[in-house]
Amino acid sequence: MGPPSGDRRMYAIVDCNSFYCSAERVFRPDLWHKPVVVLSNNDGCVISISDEAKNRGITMTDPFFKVKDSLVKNNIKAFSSNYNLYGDMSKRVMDTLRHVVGKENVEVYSVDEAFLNLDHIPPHLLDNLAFELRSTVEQWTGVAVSVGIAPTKVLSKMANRLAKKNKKQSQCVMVLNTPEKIADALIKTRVGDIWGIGRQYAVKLERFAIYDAWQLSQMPEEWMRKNVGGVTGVRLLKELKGEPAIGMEDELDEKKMIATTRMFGAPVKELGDIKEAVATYTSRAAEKLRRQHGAASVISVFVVPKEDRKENEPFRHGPMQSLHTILPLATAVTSELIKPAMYLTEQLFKKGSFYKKAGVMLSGIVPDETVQGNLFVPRGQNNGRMLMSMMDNINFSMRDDVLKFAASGTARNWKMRQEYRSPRYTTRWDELCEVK
DNA sequence: TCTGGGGTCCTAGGACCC
DNA sequence: TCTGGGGTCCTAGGACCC
Repeated sequence: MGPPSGDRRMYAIVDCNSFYCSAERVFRPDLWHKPVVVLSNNDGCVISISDEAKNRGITMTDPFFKVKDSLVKNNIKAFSSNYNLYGDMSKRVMDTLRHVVGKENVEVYSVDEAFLNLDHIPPHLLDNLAFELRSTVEQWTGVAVSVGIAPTKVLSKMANRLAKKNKKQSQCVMVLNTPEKIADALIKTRVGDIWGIGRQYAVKLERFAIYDAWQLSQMPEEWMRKNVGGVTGVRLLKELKGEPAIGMEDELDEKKMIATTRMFGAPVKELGDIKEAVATYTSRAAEKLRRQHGAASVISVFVVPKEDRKENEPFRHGPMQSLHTILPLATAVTSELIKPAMYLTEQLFKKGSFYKKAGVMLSGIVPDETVQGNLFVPRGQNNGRMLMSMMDNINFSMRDDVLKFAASGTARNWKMRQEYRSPRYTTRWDELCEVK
């Protein structure tokens, strides 16, 4: 059910340009306008590239070891990812957006993107607002952004993408506020570039000879329901036609599932090492859980064995092996979660195998204060709570795992590589930017 | 040698109940 | 010879997103 006629909707999406690279360069004037890339955890592959690096032929998700030589040759600076820095820069960007349009009109969508509700902005002011958003964020935070504005979220993403594609001409801003502009944008967008159409559906649509967003927008609703993911496809169709079907989300950061997973620095074959890693991930997941005042009633552990690869086969992740336990009582106490996690790890482990990755998932999450009593568990088992919040506070302020459970170990043979990490300028006093 | 991590939503189908 | 129908709940898996 769309809004009644006469009711006008308008959404913006504000998206940081090459966010991780931009964040790295804010405190490094010597790298402004220079080619830069940021690597994933474990320095595995390239996950953010500046325009200058893109122009030298580097692409997203290139494995680092394959492009290392080319980076050196082209004088491209590589950083390991530094999530403390990105989290802090993200907060500054979001706070700026809240200041400009009011905090009730901002929905943080990811670390580097936010949807804005612009229903209340008079149509003739939309262009000005778009430029104001861009320049205010840039002045206050040093991060460049692109702005797309349109009557639906899907169309605003489309506008943003087109603005980014041609930055010189668009000045990183595109407003789709007439049927003509919308039609033009639809024609210029290939199906695979639509927000909500991934690889699988793109292939399928092209087999039906549907190549661009305009063609897709002309399909009947029932066809979409049958072929493009049921109700999801129907919503997408409406959005393409300019009828809002995806509204602003309330900002509750209560996750239904919390996961902590990592690749190992190198394949691991000792049960002890894997248990240390799983214990560490469990502690981390439990911290996230407590931060949202939740308690988990299901814990699952998974491992991914290192696969034998045949020459010339395209890379793929091996199948993951997982087991879960339903806890007798939902908990957020690390030690109560580590115990079943250790047991599950032992069950999964096969002697002689090499593993390259492990992870922990917490689900069945309920609010901590409504944890129901269980007749079969003795009372007074909540004694871990105080200790937990103390550990969280210390760990938060120090930003490194100063306090750990013994199970997490100290050897850390499994720890990931991070050879190129920048200092944590904004969150650690001893790594503040030096001004000469 | 070496290819990230953390989420959400939806659907189909099985188990189970009356 | 004949072998129901409808509802709910749960889980696995597929698709997507950044």
